[in-house]
Amino acid sequence: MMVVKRIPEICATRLSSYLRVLKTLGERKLETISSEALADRINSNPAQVRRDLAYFGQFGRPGIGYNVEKLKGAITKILGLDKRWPCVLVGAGNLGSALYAYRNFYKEGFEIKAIFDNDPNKIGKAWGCRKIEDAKDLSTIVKQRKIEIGIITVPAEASQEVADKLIAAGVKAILNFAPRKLTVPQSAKLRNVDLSVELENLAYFLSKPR
Amino acid sequence: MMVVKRIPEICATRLSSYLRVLKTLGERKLETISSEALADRINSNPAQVRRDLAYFGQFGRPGIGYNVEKLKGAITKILGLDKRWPCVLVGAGNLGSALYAYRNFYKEGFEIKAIFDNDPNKIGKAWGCRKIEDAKDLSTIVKQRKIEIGIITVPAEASQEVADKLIAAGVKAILNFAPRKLTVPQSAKLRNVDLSVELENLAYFLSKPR
DNA sequence: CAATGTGAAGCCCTTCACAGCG
DNA sequence: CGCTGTGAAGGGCTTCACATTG
Repeated sequence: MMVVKRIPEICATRLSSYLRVLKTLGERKLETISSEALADRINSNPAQVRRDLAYFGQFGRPGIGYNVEKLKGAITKILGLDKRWPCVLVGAGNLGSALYAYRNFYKEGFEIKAIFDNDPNKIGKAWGCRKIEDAKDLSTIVKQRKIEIGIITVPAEASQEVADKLIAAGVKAILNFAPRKLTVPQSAKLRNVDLSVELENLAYFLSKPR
Repeated sequence: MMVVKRIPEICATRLSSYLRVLKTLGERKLETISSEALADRINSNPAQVRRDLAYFGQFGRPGIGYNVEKLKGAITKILGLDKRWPCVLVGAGNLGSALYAYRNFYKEGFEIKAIFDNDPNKIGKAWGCRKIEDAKDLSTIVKQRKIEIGIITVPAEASQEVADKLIAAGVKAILNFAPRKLTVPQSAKLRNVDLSVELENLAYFLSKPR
């Protein structure tokens, strides 16, 4: 029987960082990289790097290190970045606009295939070549365009309702920027980016007696 | 001799969430709240809540729970939110603009006292009643306005240089949105918000064999 | 009797340390 | 001899469980 070791949640986050390092490395013609060199670049340590990679297979060679190209390919596959992901943005405010304009998302395979709002003044307006659509059509359109990832940038009050609609429409993963704890089914993945909490954390640090 | 228990880093993050719950509670006239009720609101558990609060003192009463107003005040103080924090925004792009417009920051005590960019086309332009200033004046202005918190929304390539300038100007805490691991002195606090990593995490979840 | 505060246990992630491979 | 992969140790956060309090 195959024993599956539980993989820490954080591990995927670090894989993203490793991948980014490997990508910026491409310019210099390094053939291989050691766990130590990789660790240095992201303020981690070699044991952590080796452990993280070992969860997914044996990518290195003792005495040599990791082949950069091979490792890049492996992590890309592990993270599911060898395909493009259709996303939907709900909430056409300032933050939504900034995210929509963020070119890196597109480069990394995330494509915003629909933008929704419920404000009549916004519906119909175009952002680049994409029109803001009416939130009441969310379900139909999300299904039609086979969208799998939802990004919520609406005010806190509306966020749970939006999440419910996204889930009902078949979205399985949500990135929530609204400052409220959302409830989603076990089967779905939810990540929160809470800007106030981030700033408050800095304030806490600065206030701590030291 | 006083024994100081080490307080988990994450704890402050949860305190922020507790505080937010308590604030939204104000409307109903609840006098007290139990650790269980508080936990339910943020998808945590009562033991965690009690432990978190106990790090900082005894705020509850056995058999009764926590007095809402008293607890609100206590957490506000612990997090250092009983004063206003002068902040600086470096990078007047889309994301910077969205953050600047985010009214909640101001409400919670974070005031953006300066906006910098190095693009001649942006310098001098006004966002609301504040002008974008030349990044080369950063040091002088940050010191003058006694700014303690820096928010970095420049492209990755420029981010480390900006961080260095902020630190040199006396900033002690940085919120970094650039997709690069920054290096700052031990004495300073750095938090990263990495939007690509967040999305990649969702992709990883969706790709996992299950 | 309800609910806190807290030792102690449990659990999970990180780090050590080394066998083994190239 | 350098460096990976990994069993085992370590460490820190979470959860249990209960004495204690109002």
